[in-house]
Amino acid sequence: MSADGTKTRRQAGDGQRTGAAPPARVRTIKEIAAIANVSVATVSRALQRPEVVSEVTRQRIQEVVKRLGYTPNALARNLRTARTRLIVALLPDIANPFFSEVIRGIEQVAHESGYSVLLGETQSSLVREQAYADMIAARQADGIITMSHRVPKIPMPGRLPVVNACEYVKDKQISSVYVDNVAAAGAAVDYLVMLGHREIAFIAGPPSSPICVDRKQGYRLALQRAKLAVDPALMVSGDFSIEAGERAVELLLSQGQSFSAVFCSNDEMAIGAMRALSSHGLRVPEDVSVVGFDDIRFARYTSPALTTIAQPKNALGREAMAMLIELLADPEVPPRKRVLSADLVVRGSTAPPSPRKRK
Amino acid sequence: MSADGTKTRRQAGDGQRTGAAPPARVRTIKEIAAIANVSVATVSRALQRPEVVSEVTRQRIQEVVKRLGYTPNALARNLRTARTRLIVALLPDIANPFFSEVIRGIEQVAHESGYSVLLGETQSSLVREQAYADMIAARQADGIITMSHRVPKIPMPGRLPVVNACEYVKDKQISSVYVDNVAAAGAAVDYLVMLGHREIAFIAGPPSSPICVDRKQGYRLALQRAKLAVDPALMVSGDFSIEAGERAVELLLSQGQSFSAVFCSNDEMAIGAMRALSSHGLRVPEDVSVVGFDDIRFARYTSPALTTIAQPKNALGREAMAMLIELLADPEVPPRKRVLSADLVVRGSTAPPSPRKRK
DNA sequence: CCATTTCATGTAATCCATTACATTGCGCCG
DNA sequence: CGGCGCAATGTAATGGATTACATGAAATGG
Repeated sequence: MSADGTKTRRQAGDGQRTGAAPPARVRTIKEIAAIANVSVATVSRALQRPEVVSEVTRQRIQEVVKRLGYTPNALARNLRTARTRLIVALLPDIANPFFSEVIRGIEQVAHESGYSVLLGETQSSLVREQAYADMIAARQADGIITMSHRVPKIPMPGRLPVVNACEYVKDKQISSVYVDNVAAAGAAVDYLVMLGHREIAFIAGPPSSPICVDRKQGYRLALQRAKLAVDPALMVSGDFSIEAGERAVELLLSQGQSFSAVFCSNDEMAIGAMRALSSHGLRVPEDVSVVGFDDIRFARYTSPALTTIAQPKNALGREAMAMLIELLADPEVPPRKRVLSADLVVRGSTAPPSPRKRK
Repeated sequence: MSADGTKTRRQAGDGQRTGAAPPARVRTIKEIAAIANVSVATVSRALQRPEVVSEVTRQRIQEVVKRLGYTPNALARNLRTARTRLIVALLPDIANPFFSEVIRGIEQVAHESGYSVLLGETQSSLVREQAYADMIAARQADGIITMSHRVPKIPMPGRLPVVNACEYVKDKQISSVYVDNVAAAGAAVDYLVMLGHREIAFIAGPPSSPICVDRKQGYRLALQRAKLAVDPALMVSGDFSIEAGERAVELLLSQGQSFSAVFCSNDEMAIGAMRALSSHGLRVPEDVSVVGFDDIRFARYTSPALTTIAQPKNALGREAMAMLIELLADPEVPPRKRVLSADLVVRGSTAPPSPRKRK
């Protein structure tokens, strides 16, 4: 048996469908051990910690592994070792380009530490969030980074292996990374005020999300700083979609509200807002200035290019993953809320209000 | 022991960090069995096929399960049953909004059949593709839908549980769903010809991708149908990014090429192209018409709105997942290449060429 | 009333790898 | 030369579920 040649006869791809399935099978460590004439322990060691196996044995085993195309069954290994080196990143909507760069940051750090990232799109649905979160309890993944404002319930004792990114929850036990939304929104509105705007509309995000509440608060505070009235009629809510931005502006216009600037809680709503404005014959920025939030990739390519708040997307992702890795390594590390800063990027969609009142 | 009360004292959340970890542990089926006073087999049955367990026993078990917050260890289960009900969707770039809707289609069908979808972003990197593909060989997932033109090598006998979506490979053994790119690209160019354009530039995608070759071929054939010369100087390659579209147009303009229309292999390059054109003082569509491919969500919101080829994104995803499920259920089903059709959507970025020659 | 199903449940094998502990052989030291 | 330590390997327990098969009790039938 050990006298077999070095040539391998390949059976794969014999497209024949003659009733019986081809005899090729998935290999187990046992078979490798038998063929390499060692015990399963030695095979396992040769693969896991090659340095403890003698040179000659290791080579023999590796040759067999390669020849038979053996891949260890990760389920068995993970069951035994109780770690998967997999983390799940939950995001509400992969269509939202804001998350792309956050994900990229997550993956960079994950990769550096030997973790793989699996993405779960939740569509903000509780059941989907829960389904992915259950993968933790079921031990299919080691941890979760969630980009929503809900922390899924994981039936698990002690500290949950969960980190919140871009959002945050009240729960002090959950570590989060996010930006100072109050300050960032304030900066956007301060800028509009500085340009001379006095009637600034606001398109808010879903009120269930703390960061949206913060952005609204930042807007309010900035108005107060400028001694401007906070007019509830100029505040409309949307769901972060382009269409919501359009609808919001439609609503303001149909109500005959007067405003020379609109601050939107994200870039997509800003794009919708610009669209609605121009379809009503209002020019941006000459008639109405528009400011977004996030600085998604397309923000640079709208016409005019969008003035917006740039979130440190990559850093948010990197930091979130770093925190999660830290937490997985030591469940005792105290939770923390890390706040990054977000800066205003001025592009073409903002200008001083035109002297002649529109309409 | 069985006389314990029904009240549960919750220990979770006692934020104290007094040295020792809290005693709460993860439960196993054994503990549940012991507490419910049955064998592990009965617990397993009560959870898997409740109908074979007597009413009273089932209720007792369920009560214990609930009270202790027991979640079966999926690793153990999957190891035993050799299925995970997880599939991995590989996509080159989650920042590309084209894929979002495809994913959505995949998830819809997956969900209907009890599968969960995990997303793997590959950045078109072979090693990342391979890393995710290895999850199949390692039994961490049941199958893969890949949206690239490469089929990862999976060391596995017989038919690979892989379906190709939006792209296709030569390998006859791999099922694919995609659109007729030759016809779709042809339709776009036919339309430009019909408008009266005679000098139509083309921005190609990466030549390594079969669908890009097809789109270029569709462009060529349409020109030939119209008895127009195929001018290699009007064909530029890009990598699907907005920036690539900009660079392509910059290149054409810097070479002094004359063209009244540009057909781009995807919408993002079309957005870049429009941007570059207008930054050179050329108006779209008055001076140059632009056509994209994909019909991503933002295509409707560029100004002017982008004329493009609409791929049936949701259907591509649904069909791909349906094929994969079929394949997982029966590895003997013959592979097939399913071709859907893609239709031209006319918006504002196209118009007849202006009578006076530009420049 | 005994034999035969049927139902509910238990026992133990199994999935496949990791790893603690045991064993073997060898070189080195006193 | 006996004993010790070390290196290389083997044996077997282990992780947590599923499930084939066995068992016992109750129901059914003749």
